[in-house]
Amino acid sequence: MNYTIGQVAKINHLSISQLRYYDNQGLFPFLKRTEKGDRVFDEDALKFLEIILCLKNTGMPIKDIKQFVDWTMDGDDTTPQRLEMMKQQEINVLQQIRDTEENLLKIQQKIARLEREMKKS
Amino acid sequence: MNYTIGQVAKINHLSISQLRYYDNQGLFPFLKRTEKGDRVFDEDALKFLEIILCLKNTGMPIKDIKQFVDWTMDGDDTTPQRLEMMKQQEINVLQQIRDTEENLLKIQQKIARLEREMKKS
DNA sequence: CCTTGACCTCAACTTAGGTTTAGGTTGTAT
DNA sequence: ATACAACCTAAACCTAAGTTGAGGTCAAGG
Repeated sequence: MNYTIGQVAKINHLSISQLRYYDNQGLFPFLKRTEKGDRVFDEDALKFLEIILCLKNTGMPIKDIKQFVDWTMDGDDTTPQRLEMMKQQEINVLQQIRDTEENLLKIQQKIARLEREMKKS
Repeated sequence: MNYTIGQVAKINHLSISQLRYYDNQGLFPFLKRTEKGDRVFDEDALKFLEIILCLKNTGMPIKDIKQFVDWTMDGDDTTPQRLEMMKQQEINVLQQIRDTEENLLKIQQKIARLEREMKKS
């Protein structure tokens, strides 16, 4: 199954310009075009997009994602680099989760304090 | 105990210019100054800073943090608004954690795939 | 035929969140 | 006395990540 940029945007809750921007940044080197010039996303492209969004949504800058994409295009020689990168990202994400949980606790304590404050009046 | 901007920066792993920037954005309306003009953070200021950083680090934009700060300065009348805001932020943060955990899983699957790839060679 | 909708490019613009620079004051150590 | 460190302001500058606008192509429907 093939998808237009508009369909991909809807599926992934992105804007069309965001997708074009990513393409211009070199994140979709695999993308095909119709004769007319329209971008065509196939199933593989959607799968690849998923991992790219995953990296982006865990805070990886586009530059670094591009490095990952470039390595992927370079083939199996770069598997060690990509593995290393993903392991580092795993560590980052685990830390993110711990930090966020700590902040959640503080917010919940603030809520408790504000609720006591409300009852006093 | 009182602290200079440099000490506060070190304690919270921020840059001095970041703290001055936040002050200029109106996040520290309570801040005192020496006669010379230097900012002075007391224990209360540090506590307040902690909740501000907590909101910032869970993705709240500075504009919204400023709203929270303004309400705090307006006194007890605004407790309901602040409570509402913190409850919404709690919801956001819970969702963030869930999303991040989902992304973590995808990254771990990618790691597993890359490791299988490595062994093949 | 002609208009509407979905796509295209390229360049300019925007926004958030800072950082940097230039020029200045003050307090302490040599 | 002078030099150094730590603070100050205001304004200019910077970067990342997009968005917007002008101008254009194509296919389908009325």
